[in-house]
Amino acid sequence: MIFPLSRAVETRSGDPLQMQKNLRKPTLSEVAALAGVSEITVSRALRGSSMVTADTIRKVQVAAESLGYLRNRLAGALAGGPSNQVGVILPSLSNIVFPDVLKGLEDRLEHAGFHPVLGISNYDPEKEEHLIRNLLSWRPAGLVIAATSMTATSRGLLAASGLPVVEIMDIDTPPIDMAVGMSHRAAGLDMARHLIGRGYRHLAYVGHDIGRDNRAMARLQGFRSGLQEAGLALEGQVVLTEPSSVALGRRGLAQLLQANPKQVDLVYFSNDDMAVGGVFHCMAEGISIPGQLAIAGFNGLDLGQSLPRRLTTTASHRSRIGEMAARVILERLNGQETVHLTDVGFTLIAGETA
Amino acid sequence: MIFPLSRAVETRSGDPLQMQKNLRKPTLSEVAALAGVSEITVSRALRGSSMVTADTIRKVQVAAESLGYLRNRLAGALAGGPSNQVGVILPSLSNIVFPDVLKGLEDRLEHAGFHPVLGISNYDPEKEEHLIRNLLSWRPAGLVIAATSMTATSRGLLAASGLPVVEIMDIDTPPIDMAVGMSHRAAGLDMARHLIGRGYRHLAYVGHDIGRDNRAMARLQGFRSGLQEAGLALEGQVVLTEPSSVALGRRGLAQLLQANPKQVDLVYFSNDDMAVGGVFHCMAEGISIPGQLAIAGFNGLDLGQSLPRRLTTTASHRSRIGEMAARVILERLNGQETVHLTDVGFTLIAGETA
DNA sequence: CCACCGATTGACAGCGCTGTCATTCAGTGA
DNA sequence: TCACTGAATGACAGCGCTGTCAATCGGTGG
Repeated sequence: MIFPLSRAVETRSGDPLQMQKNLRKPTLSEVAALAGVSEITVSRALRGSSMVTADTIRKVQVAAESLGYLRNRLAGALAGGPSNQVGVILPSLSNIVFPDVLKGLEDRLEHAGFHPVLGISNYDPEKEEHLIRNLLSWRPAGLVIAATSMTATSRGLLAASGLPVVEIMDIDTPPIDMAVGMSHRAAGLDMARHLIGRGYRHLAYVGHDIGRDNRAMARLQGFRSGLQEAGLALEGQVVLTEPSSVALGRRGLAQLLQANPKQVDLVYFSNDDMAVGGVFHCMAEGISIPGQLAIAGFNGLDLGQSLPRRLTTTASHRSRIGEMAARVILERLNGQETVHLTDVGFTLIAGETA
Repeated sequence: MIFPLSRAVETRSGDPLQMQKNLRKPTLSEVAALAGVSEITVSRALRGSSMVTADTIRKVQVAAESLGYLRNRLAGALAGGPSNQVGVILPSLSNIVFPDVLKGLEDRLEHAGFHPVLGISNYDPEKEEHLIRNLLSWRPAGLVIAATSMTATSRGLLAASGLPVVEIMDIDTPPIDMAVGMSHRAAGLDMARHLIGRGYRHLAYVGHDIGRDNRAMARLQGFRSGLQEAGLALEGQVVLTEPSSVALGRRGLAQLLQANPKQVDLVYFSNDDMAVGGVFHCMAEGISIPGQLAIAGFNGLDLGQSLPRRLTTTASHRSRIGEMAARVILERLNGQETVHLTDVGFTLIAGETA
């Protein structure tokens, strides 16, 4: 364990000078007075309304500039103007998956002048409900949620909000409003079929906290169905109740091989981080991949594709999910017809580890 | 390249029913009428004011519940109540570093009932300025920014805002208001000294887009100073103008070794992702680590510590930075005395790759 | 019995902006 | 010449809430 040191280098007291500045922010009416027009004209000019003369716009801009005027969106949104905030609830930020989604989402939102307001649920339905309530109380323009298993109240809140609501990541359950994602069940099934087609017959699974991550659970179910189709069953399984990580995957494989020596010829991991951990374990123990043991993951991370042998995995289109989520929200806000269910699909990567 | 497929499974038009619901959200006064008290009493009861009878609170809660009342923070904040939003500007989400920071930040903010409002600058000062203006216009309670090189206007906006502003990640330049981070220069210097102490004399560097990531730049400068102290200089250098990734590190090392065959005995990478790429390159090419070539990185990611041989690197305390940033903001908001500069330090990890 | 007190509750104004109507005014065709 | 038109601007009210001060009221000590 590594402990950080925190050191206070310099201190000061609660600066009254800055507080003062805070008190007197110029308002629309001050800009209006300076520009010699009415408040509403300033409002329109600054928002780029088409019914203000170029001349007036210039005057207003000069006045606003010279006063250091900064629009107050709080007042604007309250007065009936549009909000440009979008609530975003994610279960975690501990691996790159949700940041990827968030990146795609932020990118598209930003282009349209919107901002994500973030909440992390930690896979906790109670906290999720709490976050929904909180974010909704800011009257956002929409909500994006990578839900864990939502409470009835959560669903009710979202349905009653009347806002565009996008449930992201998986499309295996019918959405309240809209959904963007992929079928994790299908991804697991697809991988099972692929591996069986490659000749593997003694398959095992190493997973992370599956009780909370129901998408990993869905993949496992799909994988099992695939085995069943071929008259097979999992010959070993290690599920550790911790968040996924490379270290956990390494530990998990060690544990699996200790319990099931020899007979296993392939291990399906709950995701790429875990799988890379498995690869590292093999490297450290001199187990040849895929000769002695084959390995497959899920996500298609850069990491796995940069291994000495490219990881066999399923690419999920994460930033695409974020982008599409932003897109359907923006479409809805524009009054356009929107898609209820968007399947961004997945792509099997036949790498060199299985 | 892998292309996603997007498929519209179901469509519908811009639901007028939901719009309706949206129109009639119950307000304070409706709750007040139902509970038989005044608006302000409802307001106080719902906010947990101490000067409302337990009895009244119960009445109000029942009324609010039965109407499905949802507080409007927009109105509250406009009327002078506190905002619980904190603007957060980060340069990127493409590796785990900033998500780690964000995680620590969100966690602490959430405990205090605050939400981060996010903006990604993409290391672009113009966009950063734009984001500052936008986020400020929502009158947040504070702002956290992992700045790239800020424009004068950006600095002016922040200074004039009168808000608690925390510049995070590095403390190498004096902050506008508060800073939380570490000295990247010192980290580079520290690593150079460590490696020289271990006997390495022919050192090279492989880095990513250093023109934009000025923290990586600071580490390199520190590293160079360390070499200079010992009468040494970099014997090779590859800097690729792309965002860092495992794949890029792998490519970068290949390029370096092609240009400088043999003589180099250690490569310092701009971060762990890059360094792991370097390790993978060596594995693939049969170069022994650290015998033929030693490798060092920066960040102390789980990934590097799970390699067959633990990566030699410097652990940055990322989630700690987020936590401390939240902390100083909350302290300031509580009117407490705050620390101007918080150094969370770093920890050299003497791994097995150098 | 009365001025006084602390604990509750309420009336009121206004936060800063925008939607919804007027209003103004130069130009237009009959 | 005159009603009429469209473009530009403005007056007004109010979004939903909270800070500030005032009012109420049962209890208290002198």
